[in-house]
This record gives sequence, structure tokens and C-alpha cells, in this order.
Amino acid sequence: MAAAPSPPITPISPPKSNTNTSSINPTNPSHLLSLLPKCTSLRELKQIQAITIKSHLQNDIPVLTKLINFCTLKPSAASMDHAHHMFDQIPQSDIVLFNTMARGYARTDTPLRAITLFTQILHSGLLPDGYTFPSLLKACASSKALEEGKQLHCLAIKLGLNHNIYVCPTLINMYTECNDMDSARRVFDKISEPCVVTYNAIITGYARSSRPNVALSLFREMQASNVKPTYVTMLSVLSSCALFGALDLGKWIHEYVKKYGFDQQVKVNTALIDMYAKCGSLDDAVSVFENMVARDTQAWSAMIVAYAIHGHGYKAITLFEEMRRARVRPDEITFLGLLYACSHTGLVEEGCGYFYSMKEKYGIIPGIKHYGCMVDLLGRAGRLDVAFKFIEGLPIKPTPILWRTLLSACSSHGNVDMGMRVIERIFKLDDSHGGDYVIFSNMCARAGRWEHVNYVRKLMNERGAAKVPGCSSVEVNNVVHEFFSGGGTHSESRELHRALDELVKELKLVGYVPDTSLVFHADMEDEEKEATLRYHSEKLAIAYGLLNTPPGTTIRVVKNLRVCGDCHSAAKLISLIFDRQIILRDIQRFHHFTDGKCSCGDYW
DNA sequence: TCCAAGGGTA
Repeated sequence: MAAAPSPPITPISPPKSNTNTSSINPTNPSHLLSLLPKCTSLRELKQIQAITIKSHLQNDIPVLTKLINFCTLKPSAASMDHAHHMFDQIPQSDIVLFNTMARGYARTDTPLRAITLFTQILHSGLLPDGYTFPSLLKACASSKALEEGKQLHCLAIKLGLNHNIYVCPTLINMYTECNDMDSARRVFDKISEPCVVTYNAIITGYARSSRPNVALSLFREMQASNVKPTYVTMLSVLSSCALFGALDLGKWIHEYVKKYGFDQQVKVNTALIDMYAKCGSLDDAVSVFENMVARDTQAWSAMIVAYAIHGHGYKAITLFEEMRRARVRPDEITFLGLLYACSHTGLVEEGCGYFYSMKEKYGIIPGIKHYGCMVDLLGRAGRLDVAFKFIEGLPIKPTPILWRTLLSACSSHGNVDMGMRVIERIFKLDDSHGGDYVIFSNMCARAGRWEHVNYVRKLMNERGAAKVPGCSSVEVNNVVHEFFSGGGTHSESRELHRALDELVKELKLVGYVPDTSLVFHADMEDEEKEATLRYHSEKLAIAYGLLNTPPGTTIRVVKNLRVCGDCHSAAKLISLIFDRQIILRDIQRFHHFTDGKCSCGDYW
């Protein structure tokens, strides 16, 4: 065989580097270290490291700490591997060096390695200090390692570091991330004068654990004790308002934001867009967005999501195209909003197009939530078979949520046979979710398949699967009133029930027919079913709003589940005969009821 | 030489 011609030798130009090593005295550690701030890649770092070895400085702890610190600033798997390698080489570490390593691990997707490292450190007799705990607690928070977190808490108490101003917020954050709000609160309550960061941590915790009222009262407490809020505080408080659907409160925070100059922050404006959108005021969201001087990916995404949840699919798409023209790079959340918009407007072709382009054009790998959007998009549009095959063909294991999305679609298209295939898949993965039994049973009831209804109900009782109770709230005079289905708990419930009875009579005059097929219990009399339906939480909340606000006022209701079909038709009629706008936010989206019509066009 | 809280998600 003839020898392959040797490749022409072309001089390889050295990689462009910001670090000019020629004028440096390699035996002087401080000279070497002065190179690091200009260093931009792992490759350049390795060049500097080579000089340290030549100069016998590889065991010099301050030099090594700097080198390792560089690797841990924006850590990747490769840079952390390299850092670990350097760390392993030295005979004796000190606590600063360890802290630096731990911080790196806490910031990567292998946070528990920080904890493992920590155990080694304890054995070698090093004493943790105030710098040690924040990284380790952060690692516990992101891995939801509550037990390890508690042990660290005990150790911090032993060392008298639990009240350290850096340790305290991370302790609170660790507990909130591990869903242990009681412990978080206990830590907070022991602080005599919490600083703003500690307040932010606890407020965020309550906002995330769906207790926005507690979050907001802590914000007031913070102001009363003269702790000056920062823009991070604004973010937490705004997300509380968004969660609560408390528009008036949100508007008050907006005024506050303007008064104290927080409205220059892109993140704060993004949180405002989100708050207005989730509190049902799309116009205010648009106005915040349009007044922004600079918009990043998150700001565009928030506005796209805002259009999506209000059912303006085309506007969401137009905005996305505008975002592309502005050369702002979309991320995975931008696509979630976009797909969501398509599915809620029935834009199947467009949605599929964007789904494929996210991978091919933008290199964004779809996650489980994008798949969820696709199932919803196909399912809503009635392409149940395609959706089924889509789930089966996924490269990852489908979650019950994915199948559940398809089950809802089967229900709205009344396809019991497909529904049965789907619920079998769900039960294989999780049979404890009461909502699945309810959707399936309602679907069978509507199709008159009573044998299924009874069977499913029996199954549900046997397995003790609980359904989340329906809960709706309405804001009247700055107070949020909550109503549960059946509605025995609200202080004015008796009058409210009477008012609802009258209301239903009036609705019937204009053609309302209660859809009793939606009621789960098969062995109830029709009258009884009607009563169950009448006191659904969303009807109670709407009636309460109707009775307690002046004519013409918009009624804003927030529901924890999807709105029921009967309440949806009732709300349309109420908007017509009382000439009221009703804005109902359910777990999925917004419904704007005006003049007997809903903004969702009954496509939901 | 190392440290805290964080907006947009079906």
C-alpha cells in the first residue's frame, strides 16, 4: 500500500490570549496572580498553572486558591474536574481552599460532592468557618438534602455561626427549598434584627410555598422595622402578588417600585409584567413591557407567556418574531410560552414548527414541559392518536403529568376508549391522584357509561385517592376572600347560598341548563346534583363579587383547579345579564367573560 | 485568597 502523503506542515498560530506571560516574573506569586483576572478560558489557566509548576509554586496555597477560584467562578464539569485534580495534588489544604472547592461544587449539578468533600475535611481536623456553611447549605438546598442540611445547622449552632449574616439567609433558604417552612420560620424568629437579605430569604420562601399572604405581611413588618428593601425584595413581593392574583396590592407595589427607583431594573420590570399578567391585567403588562428601555430574554419571554395565558396566540407569535428581529436569543422558557400560546389558540401547525425549530435552529433540547405542551397542543386539537404515539415515542420516560394532559384532552373530546387506554398508563405510574379518577368518571358519565363510573368510584375509595378540593378567591376592597366547593367556611355563606339560588333562577330564565352530567356521584338524585353544582367554589366567588362590588366593577376570580364546564357557561351568562366583566384565572389560563362570551372561545 | 437573598415554566 502506497504511503499516504504527509500533510503539508502549516504553522499553527498560537491561540489568541489576553494573558501576556512574557513580562512576568514567574517566581513571584503576586505577579503570577495578577495574570488571573485577564484569564478567560480553562486553557489560559493551564498555561499559568504550567508556570507555577516550573517555579515550584504548585503547593503555594494562596496561588492554588486563586487558580481553583478561577475554575469555580463559572464552573463547568471540565473546570471542576481540573480544580479537583489540583486540589488532590496538594499535601495539605486549608479551610479557605476547601471553601473555594465547596463553592464550585455547590454551583454545579453535582452539589452533593461538596458534602462528601466536607466529611473528608472534618476528618482531617480543619475547622469550618463562616464561609464554609453558605456553600454547603446551598448544595443541600439544590439537592433537597434536608437531613444533611439539618446536620449542618446543628454544627453551625455548635460553632456559634448560625447567626452569622451570611449563614442565616442560606439556612432559611435551605429549609424553604426542602419544603420545611416551619424550620425556616424558626430560624428567622430567632434573629433579633434580621437584615434585608434574611427578610428576602424568608419572603421568597413563603412566596414559593404558596403562602403569599404571609410573604406580604412579612414585607409590611420589614418596612415597619425600618429595614430598607432592595430590588430582590421587590421580586419576591411581586411574585407573591402574582401567585395570589392580588391586583390592587400589585399596583400598590408598582407605585412603590417607581417611588424608590427600582423601575430601572430589567428584572423588576419583568416581575411586574408577570404580576400584571397573572393578576388578569394584560393591558398593564403590555404598558410595562413597552416602557422598558432594555429588554433581555426573560423580559420578552414574560410578555410572550402573558399573551399566551390570556389566549392571544397570534400576538405571542408576533412578539416572538419581533424578538428575533431584535436579535435577542430565545431560551427554553421562551419556547414554552410560544408552544403554550399555540396550544391555547389551536395553532397546531405553527406549534409543531416551533417545536422542531427550537432544536434545529436554536440548539435547545426540549424538556419534559415542552413535551407536555406538545401533548396539549395535539390533544386539544383532537389529534388524540397522534398525541398518544408522540408520548410513546419520547426519548425519556413519560411522567404521569404527560398522560394526565392527554386524559384531559380525551375528556374534552369525549373519547372514552382512548381515555381508558390513557388511564391505564397513568395508574401504572401513579394511582393516588384523585383528579384522574374524577376526570375519567365525569367523562364516562357524560357518555352514559355508568358501569365505568361506578367502578372507578369504587376504585378511588379503595385506594384512598384524594381529590384536591376546589378553591376560588375574589378580591373585594383589598381583602382576598376564599371559597371552597360546598362553601360552608366563609362567614357569610348562608346569605351567599340564598343569593346563588336566586341567581340560578335568573340564569335559567335566559336559558341556563345546569350540566349535571359533570357531577361525579352517580347515585345522587338530579336535584341533589344540581345543588352540588350550584355551590362550586367559582360560582360562590363570582356571586360574592357580584353582591359586594358596585355595578360595573370587574370581578376577578382565581381558582386552584381548572374551571368546570358548567361554571364556565354560567359565568358567560352572568357577564351578559349583569353587564359585568368577569376575569377568571384557573390553573391553566385566563378566561375573560364579557357580554355572554369568553375570550377562550370555548377552546380550553 | 473563599460567603447570602433572585424575575419569566405545563
